[in-house]
Amino acid sequence: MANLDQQLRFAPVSPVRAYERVIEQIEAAVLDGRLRPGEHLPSERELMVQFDVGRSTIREALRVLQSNGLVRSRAGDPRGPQVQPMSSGALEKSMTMLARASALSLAELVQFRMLLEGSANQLAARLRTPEQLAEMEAALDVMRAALDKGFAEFSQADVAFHETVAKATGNTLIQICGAVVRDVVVGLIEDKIAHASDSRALMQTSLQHHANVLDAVRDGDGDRAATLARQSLYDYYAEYVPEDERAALLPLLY
Amino acid sequence: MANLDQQLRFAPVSPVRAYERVIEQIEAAVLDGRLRPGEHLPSERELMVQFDVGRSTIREALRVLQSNGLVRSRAGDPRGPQVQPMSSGALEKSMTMLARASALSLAELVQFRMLLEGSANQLAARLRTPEQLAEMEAALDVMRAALDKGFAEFSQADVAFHETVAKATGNTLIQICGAVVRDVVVGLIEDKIAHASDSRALMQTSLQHHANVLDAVRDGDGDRAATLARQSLYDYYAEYVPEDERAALLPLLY
DNA sequence: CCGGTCTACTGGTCTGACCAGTAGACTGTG
DNA sequence: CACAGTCTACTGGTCAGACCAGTAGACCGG
Repeated sequence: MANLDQQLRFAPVSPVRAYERVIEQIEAAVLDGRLRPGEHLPSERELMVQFDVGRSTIREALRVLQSNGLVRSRAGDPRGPQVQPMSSGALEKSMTMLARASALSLAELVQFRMLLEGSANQLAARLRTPEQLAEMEAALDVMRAALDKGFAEFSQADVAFHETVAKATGNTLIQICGAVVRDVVVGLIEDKIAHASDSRALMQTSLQHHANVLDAVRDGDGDRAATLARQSLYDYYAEYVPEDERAALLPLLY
Repeated sequence: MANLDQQLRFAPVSPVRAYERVIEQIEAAVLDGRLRPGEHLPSERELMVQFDVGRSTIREALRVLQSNGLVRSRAGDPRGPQVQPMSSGALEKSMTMLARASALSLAELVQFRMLLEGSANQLAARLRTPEQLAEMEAALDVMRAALDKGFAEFSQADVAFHETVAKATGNTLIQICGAVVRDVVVGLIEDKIAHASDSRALMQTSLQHHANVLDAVRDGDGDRAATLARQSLYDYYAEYVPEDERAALLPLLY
């Protein structure tokens, strides 16, 4: 009996549905590069012959693949469903869902963003090319110009600046994850800041912080850039994080 | 004309499919808490009456919701599709897809992992509970014991150790992203290390590095833990990263 | 060269059918 | 009374066939 409990445990068995095996095959073909973005799958009626299943099975598989961003169907297109370029849309959607269902706290999101942006600036400070530095300067100028155009414009310019930094790291994952968590956080907070009475003062402060970070990046001082970036995020978002969760953010500051 | 170019741009219009509106409604009900995890939706045949659409439409909607982890259908269950507890499964899946599909170089993956694990250890050093520290000690013991059981066992114990650290940060995103990128990197490298002539020496070194990191965590020294963790990853993986890309990893070390 | 029309497809949706699986009520038995 | 088996009324998974609206590309007339 001890034998059974320790070694011979069985896992619950679940039937493999037909549409799942269709998904598997198409997914594999896309991931292996046998199907490249832009290319087209055969039409549903053709697929149902190849897979030897009914059309509804094919359609259910395509719906799932579509919801995962791998494929897109356009009614009437004689070329069939199109393989989509890799995108972080699905990632962003599921993260937003988790955040909305409060399975992800704002504290976690901000903490993760501090971590990412901090390291991104650290890398950017050391790896940036002169052209990339110029782009960052330009992005900061746009932010400065947006000061008088309202919060929405400013926030957009803010995001653009961070994206420029992320790009300068040369790391795709940093860019993608950064963009996703940035969008989610901004989406959660935006309203509150926009309606703050002193939103202009907040923008002013934020602008100064970004300028300081950029200075560090210009000097190639990675550690300073990272620290300033994290501090800047903390100052910007801390008040929206419940007090008892704020402690978790501090270890990233000093 | 300038007017048209700057202001009056129209966005492409896309028809809203019936199944999409079904998804919207159910999704909203789940996110608003009107449908709680564990509860059941009406049967497909009942839903098709309520939404006034055909069953195939209902099914396509349910397939998407199921693929997003919101709902699960079991054939034959008279209670209908069940609302699932919130899970990060979908996030993890889309993340893995991106990591696998987007032609990421090993350098990028290792860099991202250095970044994540570094910060994870930094946070863990400051936020860990005594129980979590004990878990890490235990995980290290398992690694030590696995030294003689071959590389596969050791690698598994290695991963388990990192997972313990990630858990101690208390941050879901760190855990998920860490797990994903860890799996991808390990999957890419495993073979090469396993067949290395001096694989035992590598394991020995790795074990020592982990012990050092754990010392720093035990001392609550976040910066040291982070630095050691990053250095350890670098030493472990650098030789598999093409030389000309290795430079991108250095800014994270000092 | 270009706006229309035509055509042969496409995907989106509905209907109706069959099967295998499941829960819960029912049954007969000890 | 407890309980293994059976029954029943559903469920979801799958298929076949139909219809409509939408699209690309060929074709046509100016």
